Amino acid sequence: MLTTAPRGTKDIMPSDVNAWRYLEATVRKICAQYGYKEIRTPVFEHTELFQRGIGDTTDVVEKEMYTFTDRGNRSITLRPENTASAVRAYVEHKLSKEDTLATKFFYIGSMFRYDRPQAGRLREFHQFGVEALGVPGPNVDAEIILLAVQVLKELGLKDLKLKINSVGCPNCRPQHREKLQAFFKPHFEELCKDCQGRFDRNPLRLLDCKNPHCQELGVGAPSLEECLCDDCKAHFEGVKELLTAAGGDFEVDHNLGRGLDYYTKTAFEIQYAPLGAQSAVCGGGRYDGLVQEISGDEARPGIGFAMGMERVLLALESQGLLPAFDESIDAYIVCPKKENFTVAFKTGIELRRAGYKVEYDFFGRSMKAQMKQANKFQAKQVLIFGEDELARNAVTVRNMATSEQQEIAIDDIIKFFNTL
RNA sequence: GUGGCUGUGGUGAAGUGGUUAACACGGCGGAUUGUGGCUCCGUUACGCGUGGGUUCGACUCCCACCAGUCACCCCA
Repeated sequence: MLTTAPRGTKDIMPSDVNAWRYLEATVRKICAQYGYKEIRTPVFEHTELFQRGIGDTTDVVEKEMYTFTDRGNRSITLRPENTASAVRAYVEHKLSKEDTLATKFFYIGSMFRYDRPQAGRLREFHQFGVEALGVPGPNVDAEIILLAVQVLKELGLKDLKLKINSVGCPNCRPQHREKLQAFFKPHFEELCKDCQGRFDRNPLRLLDCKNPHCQELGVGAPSLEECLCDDCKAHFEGVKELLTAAGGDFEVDHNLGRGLDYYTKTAFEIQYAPLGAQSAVCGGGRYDGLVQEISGDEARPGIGFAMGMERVLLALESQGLLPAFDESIDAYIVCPKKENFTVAFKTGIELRRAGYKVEYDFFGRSMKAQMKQANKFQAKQVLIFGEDELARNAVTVRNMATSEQQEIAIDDIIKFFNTL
């Protein structure tokens, strides 16, 4: 075990890092365009924050959190998501008081959930997400959804499915809940085990059970849509209108639910079907009650989403959408005779100080081996510190693409590179 | 957390209850003296996820564990 990373974790090796940086750069660029500022919150928080924020009875809180007691006897939890932290920071730093504009955050970081690992589902995974606090209207909803879509489109992903729904608010959801329970009650015994558990906890979930019999039973069930209050209805219409106007391609799915308690009104999810069971690449929604839940003070509306970076990367990889990354170096130093290494080394360091990417052989291998290395490094130029040239205070510079060689005085090497 | 499948070197993999564990890629070395990419040659697992068991004998059979993976669940 000493030599194995813990279950559900993954090293991001140097060969993977370019893809990550590419994804992060794309995210940062688009967030800048949309006016979202980066926030970095702690990787762990007081357990209570998540219990209150996400909801005590959710799966995430009930069975997936990494919770421990620290040496000061505090109950601490590795964040399973970042919305609660962002909201906590928003409250703690009193941004609602000084920021009359909307507060718009984005974040990139590790999240932790104790789940059974699978491709696209790790115990430590990375999310990019955004949060917009303080805006009640449907315009931010649309903005945020379009931001998510744009990130994925910019990366080149096709065949994405954007699903939206309204999960109602504290005014109308309870009514729907009651109607649902009344509808399913006569058939309670017929429901699958999972659904029997959902019956009390989250009856909305009864509607998207994959068990065929449950689906049959669900036919004709009261939809949340028809129970929405006027405010929620108008809000949802507003979101749809703006999305349509902006050319957003979406599908209304009345059975789309969210597993975290804080969601209200708009809920959405972007799926990439080829990922199989872990096809949800992005999910989010409005959480108008969360700020108050956490602050115990004033209410502030909010909305956000999170995107699973591993999942996006899997999708990009499977579609061959990762760009080619330039790993070439400017110069490789070949030194056939060990006695001359000091000059070669010194020149190499000077070139690096001048800003060039330079490599050389650490092991005193044969010249042929060093040339092979130069090739593997994709060196543009090779500097050969041969005896003959050195006698003239010069080196041979070989252009690896054209195989042309010329002799350059050592003192002029940097000048020479500056002209390339 | 539930069920299924899988686990051979750096990588992709072939393989059988019983001598020295194919092959390919990669790595390293070499093919006349100081020169890469192509070609050719050599070399590269005292080991078959870990630990038990069955057996005269297991990498091949059984069990447990660990890990990966698929589906469920959940979610990003």
